[in-house]
Amino acid sequence: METVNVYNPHVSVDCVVFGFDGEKLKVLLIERNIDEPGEQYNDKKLPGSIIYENENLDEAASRVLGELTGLKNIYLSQFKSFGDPKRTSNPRDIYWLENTTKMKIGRIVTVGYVALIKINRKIKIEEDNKTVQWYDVRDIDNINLAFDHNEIIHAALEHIRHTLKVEPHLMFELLPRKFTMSQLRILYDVIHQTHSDVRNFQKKMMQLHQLVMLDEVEKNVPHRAARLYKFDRKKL
Amino acid sequence: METVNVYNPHVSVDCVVFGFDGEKLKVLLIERNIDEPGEQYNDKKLPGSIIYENENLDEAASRVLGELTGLKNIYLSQFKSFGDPKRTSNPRDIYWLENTTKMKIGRIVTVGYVALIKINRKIKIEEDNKTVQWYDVRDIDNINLAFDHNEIIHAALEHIRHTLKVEPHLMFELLPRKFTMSQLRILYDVIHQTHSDVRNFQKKMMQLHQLVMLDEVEKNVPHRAARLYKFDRKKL
DNA sequence: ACAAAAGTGTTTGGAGTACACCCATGA
DNA sequence: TCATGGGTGTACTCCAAACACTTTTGT
Repeated sequence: METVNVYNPHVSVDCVVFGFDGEKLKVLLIERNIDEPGEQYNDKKLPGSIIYENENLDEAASRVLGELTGLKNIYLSQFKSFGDPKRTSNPRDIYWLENTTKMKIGRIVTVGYVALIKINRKIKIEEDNKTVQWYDVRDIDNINLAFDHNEIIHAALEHIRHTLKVEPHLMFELLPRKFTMSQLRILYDVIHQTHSDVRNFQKKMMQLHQLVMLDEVEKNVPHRAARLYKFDRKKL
Repeated sequence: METVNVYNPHVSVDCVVFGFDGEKLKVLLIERNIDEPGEQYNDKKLPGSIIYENENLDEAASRVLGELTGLKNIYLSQFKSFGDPKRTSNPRDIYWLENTTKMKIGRIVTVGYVALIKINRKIKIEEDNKTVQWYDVRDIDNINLAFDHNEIIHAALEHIRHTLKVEPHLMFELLPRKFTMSQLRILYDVIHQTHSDVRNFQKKMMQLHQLVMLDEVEKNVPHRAARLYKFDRKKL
């Protein structure tokens, strides 16, 4: 039994997918190529899609992420909707949308989601043969982005800064299964734009009672190897 | 120069308007009457509207609030969007929508806003001759509500509980210009479902450095009159 | 042996919490 | 004079922040 998926061309979801490479906080962007008279125009966009008539918003965001990465069970959370009429007024964006969806497009309100993923998971990292790449969040103001995606990313950043402050265990969504205390601290500092004291940070994290110290150390480092920890979500 | 306002029947805003009467946290609901064969059906709904094609989401929410209360400069904040396809599947809701808007209605995604208002401001409190009334938030589960407005109110409550914890100065949006420390404490406790210690609460609030003690006391109380305070948003 | 990062405790100040009695006012 | 809430201080605990030296390992 098949059901046909009909698009609703008035509402979309966009996912701001965050990853952490051990040093920098990164966002996934998809290359967009538009054939224009005489030349090709290239920029980047967030992974997103207009919704299907028969799916809810969370399902749409989850679908977008699944199609992009092949992954399930990713942390995904709605954070804000963007509905300025002008956000879909750029002729280039309209042209691209109508070409891609084969539908007449007017105004689109988009619902923003943030996703947190482990950057080391080898994700499919392609979508319709378009290049998908990680970009340092500190560079996004210098990247040419479609629609209001620049504004969306900034709002997403603010949102996760706040959320990860209140729920620090969500940081573990961004780290490999086994990680060192330094990795965790660097991640924390990158997100909150701080410089944590090593000793105080260790104490604070251990007080969460969600970290398990492993009998294992990192490998292939040109200095003393650091102990590895894992996250135990059962505790608390 | 007039511009015609055209509706976009795919996206709406709904406002969860909170007020505080000195004892209880309240929400504004509008009576909804639907003529059905043989009888009239009555329930309540949140103030809301489908958006105009030429306004953004904040403007739509602000318009709804202006039309309802006649007030400007109300604290208003987007908190979550609701887009389950089933939310607009109840035939009664569809019937009412199509009658009200004179448009063919399919699926509507709604963007939720919370507003905080001073309940003593004599608001217009009528909309198209429909009764608008304050309801104790603790009673909402016993009230018949349109669409998914019950779910929206619950999400709004959770949202302001969190927000007022992080930004306690927003409580002053719910209080009269001059208020007693007890009023503030009761409000705090109603929102956070706590029982604060009187002395500790006083200290905590004064540490915000945003309260000015006035040379004035409350009137017409059958016991010792309490000192009045005002909020000074300049500080900090 | 040296370079690089890991690992580890103590002290101090501020905030949160617990707790009880007298005061002012109107009825 | 009584009932009702208003107003006030101290002691304890816990968390956050500041701060420096020794250890391990690879080159």
